[in-house]
Amino acid sequence: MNVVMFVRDNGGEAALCRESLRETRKKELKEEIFLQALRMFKERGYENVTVEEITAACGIAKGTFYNYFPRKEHILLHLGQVKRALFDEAIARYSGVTDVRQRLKLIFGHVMSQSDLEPDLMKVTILEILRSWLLVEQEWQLMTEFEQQLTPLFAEAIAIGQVSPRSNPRELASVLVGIYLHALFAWLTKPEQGDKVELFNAHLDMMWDGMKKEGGAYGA
Amino acid sequence: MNVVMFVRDNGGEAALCRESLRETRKKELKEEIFLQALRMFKERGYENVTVEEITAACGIAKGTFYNYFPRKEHILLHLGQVKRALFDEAIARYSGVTDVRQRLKLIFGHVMSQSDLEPDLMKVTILEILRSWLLVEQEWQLMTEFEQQLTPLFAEAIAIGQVSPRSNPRELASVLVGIYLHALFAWLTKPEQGDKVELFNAHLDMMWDGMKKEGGAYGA
DNA sequence: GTCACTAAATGAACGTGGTCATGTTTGTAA
DNA sequence: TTACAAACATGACCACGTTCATTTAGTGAC
Repeated sequence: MNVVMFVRDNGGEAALCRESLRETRKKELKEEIFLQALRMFKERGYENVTVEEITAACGIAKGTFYNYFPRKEHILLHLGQVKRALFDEAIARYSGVTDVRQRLKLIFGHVMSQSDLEPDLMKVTILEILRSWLLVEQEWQLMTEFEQQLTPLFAEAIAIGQVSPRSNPRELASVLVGIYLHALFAWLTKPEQGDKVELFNAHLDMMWDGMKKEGGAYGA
Repeated sequence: MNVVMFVRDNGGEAALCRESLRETRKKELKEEIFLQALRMFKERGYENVTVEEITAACGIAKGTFYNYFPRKEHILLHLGQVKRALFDEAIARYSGVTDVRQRLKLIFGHVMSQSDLEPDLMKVTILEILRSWLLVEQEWQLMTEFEQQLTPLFAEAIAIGQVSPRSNPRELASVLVGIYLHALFAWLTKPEQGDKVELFNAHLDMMWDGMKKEGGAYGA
């Protein structure tokens, strides 16, 4: 039997607040499982790492994994949460940029350049995020949250006259998320064709200016 | 042991061309497996139907399934091929429509309204198509083919001055596929918010005209 | 310390997708 | 007819994700 006591550096707290020994152990073990799994996924690929190997690396039994993550793929969804945090951060950081198109480029550039997984791990992560978006009924969903966070930004852009008022902010946000997703997909399938941030920027420009040939010479 | 001889109505051909007996049998059994599987997926959902149940319904052994489809999910990819055929058909059918934006609406409208699966089956199918796009190295890929088929259409649109020449046709096609995918996703996650064809049309218009506020009153 | 209570850990067992060694059928050629 | 090879079918078997009845151990009351 494996005996692993994660006493760590917070033993003092245990005496202070009730349940803390159990609860901190719980949080720490979840993090431990997550980190070990991530490390192994990076080294050998998601499909090639078994739950049993992850638990062995943590010194726990196979069944224990499922006390912390309902499914193997929830490790990847947990990763998605990191992206969400980055998104929040970026929106706050660039809220002062007055040109909305530029602000969007900065926001997405931040999200894309920070969370740099290996492309292969990124692929399975995105697929799992999409799968849970489509197949799992749940209160929150990463994609929906992205939309919700972008909506006020478009409302503002319409209000200050940088975006045409003919579409509603929510729909604009939704389409932009689509552009983002597709740029990611396009880059993941052909990474040799340039940087993913530049690809997204190009698609955003296309979206912003429109495809149609404008009358006469078209502006900037 | 199950003895199932699919002699069918083409026994005559067998005498005519060599190998035909074997080959037609092969095609027919593949089709039989496909149809039985599809029926069961529709009735009970993809995840709730086992390969063994499919083969039992066809009167064959489990292992035989894998002589016809390398994986369970290839049933769904086979479904994707139907969509591809629809796409070909639609491009040919509407090649005479001179307004390119209108033509695109007709093409995608055709594809979307014809292949009407239950949304749930559509979800797993799209996810498998995306998974194979991202994870399987293969010569052809549905998404890539869509792009390739749309590219000359955009080249033409640029040539006749309906689309701004500032982007290249391939990139325009790529972005349009993204719009299509995202419209599908948006509809699948919230089907109550209207028809999927109208949703795509709205997004196409947005893409075509652009988001930005144009100087003065914006045209048609 | 002891006891009852409960959260957490455990690993055997299960279900299912996928493999493989083996057996069988079919087409071909002597 | 017979011999042979290739295609095809078979189901026991395996690997891995997931479940669950049982055991272990933290906790609070006395």
